[in-house]
Amino acid sequence: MSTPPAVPTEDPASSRRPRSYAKGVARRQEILDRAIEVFAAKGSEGTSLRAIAEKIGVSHAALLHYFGSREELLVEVLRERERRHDDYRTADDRRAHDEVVGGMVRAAHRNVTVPGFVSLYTSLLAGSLEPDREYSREFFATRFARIRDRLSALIRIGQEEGGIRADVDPEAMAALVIAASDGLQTQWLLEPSVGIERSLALLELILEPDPAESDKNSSRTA
Amino acid sequence: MSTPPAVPTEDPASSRRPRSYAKGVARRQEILDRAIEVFAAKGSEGTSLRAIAEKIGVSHAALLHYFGSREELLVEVLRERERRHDDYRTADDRRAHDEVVGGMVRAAHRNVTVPGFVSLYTSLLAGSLEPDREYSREFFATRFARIRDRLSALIRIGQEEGGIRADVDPEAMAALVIAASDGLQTQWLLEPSVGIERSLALLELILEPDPAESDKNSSRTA
DNA sequence: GTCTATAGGGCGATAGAC
DNA sequence: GTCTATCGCCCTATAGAC
Repeated sequence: MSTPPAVPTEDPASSRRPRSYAKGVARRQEILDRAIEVFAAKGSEGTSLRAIAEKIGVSHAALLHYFGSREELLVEVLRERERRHDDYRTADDRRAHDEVVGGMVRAAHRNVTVPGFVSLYTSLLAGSLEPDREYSREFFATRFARIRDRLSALIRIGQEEGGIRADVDPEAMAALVIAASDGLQTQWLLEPSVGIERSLALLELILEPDPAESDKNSSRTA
Repeated sequence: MSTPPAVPTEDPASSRRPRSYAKGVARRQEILDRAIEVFAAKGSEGTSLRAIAEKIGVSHAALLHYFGSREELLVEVLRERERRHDDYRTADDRRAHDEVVGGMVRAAHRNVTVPGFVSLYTSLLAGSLEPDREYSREFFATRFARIRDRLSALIRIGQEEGGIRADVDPEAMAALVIAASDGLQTQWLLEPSVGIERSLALLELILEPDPAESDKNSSRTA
């Protein structure tokens, strides 16, 4: 799995900086890219700061120069990967019913090809629940809130268009879809015969508008 | 991984052992009880072997005498707690539709009162996905398989009795219910406004038999 | 600004004294 | 059966070389 050359273009304020600032940013990105490769292959445990540094070819102190702590490095790896694959950014509002569960199915499909990331994600999420893990807790809390917001918005659109059952609480359904996706991937890691997609597909039965209740909406796309 | 000289509790061959075996078992149980109290209050991180030992009032080496490793101690804490609350053992087959989701709701209700256990569970589960975690991986794999079996059996009963929609795959639904329960508790820990029960209740919509399709269904499970 | 070298304190695990 | 002592590893912090 190769990675395109690191060309960070996000900080406009750097134009006022002296020089050789870009190099630091590039180096940081380079380390991030290599770290992603490492985690894709292995999980997160057994991957001490020293072990990661060794595989990347730098000292463990160098890693801490760019990332304040091991926790922060791991979070940034997750954040970067998420930036590359945003499954709901391209969601088509016209097909809200399919997109709600479809986005999760696509994400699960991709994750199944790199068990290391599922493991990293699960491990970091669990750790974020403990005290003194402000950085990762903030990341996950924000991430969950963001995805819940997008999903519930998508659900509301579907309800207005009549493609989604109207009496379903969008917030509750959003949380459920995320929970199911996370939980199924964990079960799948322990028992690969668990069909992630098959179980997720059941969630669509919740969304289907009940024909008997279509006194409120009557437009339905087959 | 070396095998400790410690005496396993469930080995029938131990009848040949000299004596003073019962006391060891009693002491082990005593330590387990104290450990459960400790974990109910706090999570699993920050609870090093030394910290647990100090709170219980023994040396950390004593803990390792009764439990081969930290991993094993934590698993036994979970196992013991589960032994005390088995939510599907008492399931009433006559009300299969309600019991499927109901059991999870009851478990979630109880867990919400002791966040430390949810945290311990999540942390240990995440760790079990890593290499060299044979003991906890075996525990979770067995646990998930057992609950899936019970749930799917309950679902089949409900389908035969007509209380549960017939075209739902029992195995896939069982995995989904467990996944949702686990995932929702995690989200709830990060954002208490997430309504676990409200989201779980949506799963019941999947089970509801569709009156319009009742006559379309002709094949039954053998 | 970038990175190396080094040190401190905590961890799980083990060995051997009592 | 339980303890003290100790080992090797870990994360983190920091001083200072380039």
